[in-house]
Amino acid sequence: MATTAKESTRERILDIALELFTEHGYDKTSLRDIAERLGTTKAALYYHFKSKADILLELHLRLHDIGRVLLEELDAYQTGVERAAAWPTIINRFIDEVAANRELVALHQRNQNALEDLHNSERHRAANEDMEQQFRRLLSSPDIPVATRVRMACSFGAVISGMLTGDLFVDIDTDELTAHVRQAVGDLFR
Amino acid sequence: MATTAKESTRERILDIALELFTEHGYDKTSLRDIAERLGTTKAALYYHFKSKADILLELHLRLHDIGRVLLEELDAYQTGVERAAAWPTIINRFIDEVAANRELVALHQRNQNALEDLHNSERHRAANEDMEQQFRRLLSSPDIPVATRVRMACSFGAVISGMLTGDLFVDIDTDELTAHVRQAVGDLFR
DNA sequence: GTCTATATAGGGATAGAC
DNA sequence: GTCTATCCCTATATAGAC
Repeated sequence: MATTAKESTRERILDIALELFTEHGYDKTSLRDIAERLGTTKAALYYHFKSKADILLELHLRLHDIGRVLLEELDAYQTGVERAAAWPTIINRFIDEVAANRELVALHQRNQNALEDLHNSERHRAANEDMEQQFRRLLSSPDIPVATRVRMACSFGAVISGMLTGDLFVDIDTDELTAHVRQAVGDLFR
Repeated sequence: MATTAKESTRERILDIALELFTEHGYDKTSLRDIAERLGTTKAALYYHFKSKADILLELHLRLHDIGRVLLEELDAYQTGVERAAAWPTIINRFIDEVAANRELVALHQRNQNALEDLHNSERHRAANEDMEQQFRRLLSSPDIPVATRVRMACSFGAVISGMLTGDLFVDIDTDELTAHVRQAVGDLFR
């Protein structure tokens, strides 16, 4: 977040990629596109990243960092029941993160299949396997009522849909939108 | 839906494409992949469709048909307030449609950027412009409280997320899942 | 309606100079 | 750290025979 005045080239590449990948999609964004916007050439990118997928991976890991923090917090609780009880709190934190990282979330929403290929990357597997499996286990916990688990799944989409459709609510700012989403999602758990 | 015993080649191509586009993504699915699965060659596809994008367009229009029906129903009401009041009912119908067309919905969820390119297609513009604008207008109606509009947006994502994460709830079938989602989403409007 | 063969283009990636 | 030049591959799409 701390955008230093003197930003490293690597950082600038990531910023540009985030923008282009989000707007035009990962597959339709060529390295040439990124290089052009950066004011350099394709080959230069290869000094900083070993492949196109590597750029995407780096961006993906940013979201990983966010998710990991939340899941760790959830992991502090032992039983599924306790975790389900903590969920509303976690979701609230999640809402804040989405608000603070809208473009990053949008990138993930619109490039799901491109992101899936990263699963075969070694570097990603390590970071991911825990997290994803942990998440799956949570949603399949037999000691949480199905109704509750379904609501957990729903809340996820509700947050993203509510926060990212924000362009339509021209009349309100992010803070207000966040508050509304928080309230709406809160009602899913009562 | 009516899968006739003697299915036209065109229909089979669409079915295969739906499957491959959904699983591997539109961009990473080549016409060769489709042709192979069909037991024929690339060139043969061009007899039935004028381009790859045209195949995607055809699939997209199937979802259009569903959306149009729902929006028309909503359009029967005059004011934003009345429409907001009718929303829960519409959403319930939407849930049924998602349940009945899971793969089609998944296709759209995972290929958002590919689908965006269709907006430049003539054939699509006509069918789409009405619908999309109508939808945008609904979510920006000044006579509907913002809180309600945000909830409408949230409900959308909640349905999709709830219904499509269904693979995780191995212990319940579609009907039960549908019922739970219906209840959860219903709570967004009280 | 389906084939073979081919045109054409664009993308990712590498080599090697500077 | 960045450039030029180039390799190589795969993809869409078309032409024209059967």
